[in-house]
Amino acid sequence: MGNENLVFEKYLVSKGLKLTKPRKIILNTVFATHEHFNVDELYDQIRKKHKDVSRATIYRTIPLLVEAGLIKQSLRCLAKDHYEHTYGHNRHLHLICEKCGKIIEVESKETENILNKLAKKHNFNIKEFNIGAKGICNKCRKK
Amino acid sequence: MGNENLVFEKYLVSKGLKLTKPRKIILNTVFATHEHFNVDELYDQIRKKHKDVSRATIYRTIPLLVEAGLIKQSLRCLAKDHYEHTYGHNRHLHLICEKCGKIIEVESKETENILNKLAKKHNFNIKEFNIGAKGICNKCRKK
DNA sequence: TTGAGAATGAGATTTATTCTCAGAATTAAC
DNA sequence: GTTAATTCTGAGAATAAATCTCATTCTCAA
Ligand SMILES: [Mn+2]
Ligand SMILES: [Mn+2]
Ligand SMILES: [Zn+2]
Ligand SMILES: [Zn+2]
Repeated sequence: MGNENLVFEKYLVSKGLKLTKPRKIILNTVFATHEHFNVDELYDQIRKKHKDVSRATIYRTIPLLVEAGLIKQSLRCLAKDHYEHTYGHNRHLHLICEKCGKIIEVESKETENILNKLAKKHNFNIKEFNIGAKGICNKCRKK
Repeated sequence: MGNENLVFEKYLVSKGLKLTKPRKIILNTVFATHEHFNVDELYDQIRKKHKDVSRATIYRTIPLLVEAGLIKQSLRCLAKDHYEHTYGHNRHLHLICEKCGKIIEVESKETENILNKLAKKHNFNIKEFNIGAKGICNKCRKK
């Protein structure tokens, strides 16, 4: 159990925004699992318990969670933006199977170090990495 | 002047598809510059000379160019998919400024080697790299 | 308790991308 | 060159993720 609630509240206060019931529900549902998610999945999950949270509010809350450093935009699949935790999760890269959609997550300080070095050379200040590759997974190659 | 025409024709023939006038126009316009592009920009560019090529055909041709190994989906900006050449261009990663949208392209065999190593460990067969970072560029930091 | 501002749900709107379909173009065989 | 089988095309309709509008409700500091 992290204190994403505290982080979020701090962020909201710092921006003069209010900690409302829908925002709490959204935050808690987002952090109830550790999977990548999209708005539709999140909406369905929330709706199981709370019939009164709208899609609009979810769409409005996600940028706040991003700004607060709790989640980030991750992959885009089937024409939908997907998100994942940054708070409480180590950075990692994604190997995505083009056949079955499987996602392998791998940590690699090494790639980050190299990117940092390259960025330095170009006077570029990295805020967020986005590293990955598409290809074919083990199982799909065997078939 | 590369022979992207030859590559494309070969691909089309191999798939039992036809080398039509609109497809030639689209291919040539795509390879008339070396910049990233989106469908709207490409459409406008084509329309300057050819009033009879439709958006639908552009949308239908792009996947063929991708499959033929001539271009790849690159970044997504302002809710639009962007593309870039793979044929005739070295692989590179992108440093994207969050403030001004500037894109710095950097080659790095090193990151690719590491990714290949990691992929091998996971029995994953990489078809395409996707490496980059978001942050703040030189100019925007100074302001 | 109250008031000013922020936030909400519902549904309309936007807009990139995909789909439909009737007519046109391509290609290989004759 | 004709033909025929098939693929392609443009135009516009359709789809759907994401954003916006607005009247009403909520939040919270005072
Ligand atoms: Mn992940
Ligand atoms: Mn590029
Ligand atoms: Zn797979
Ligand atoms: Zn910049």
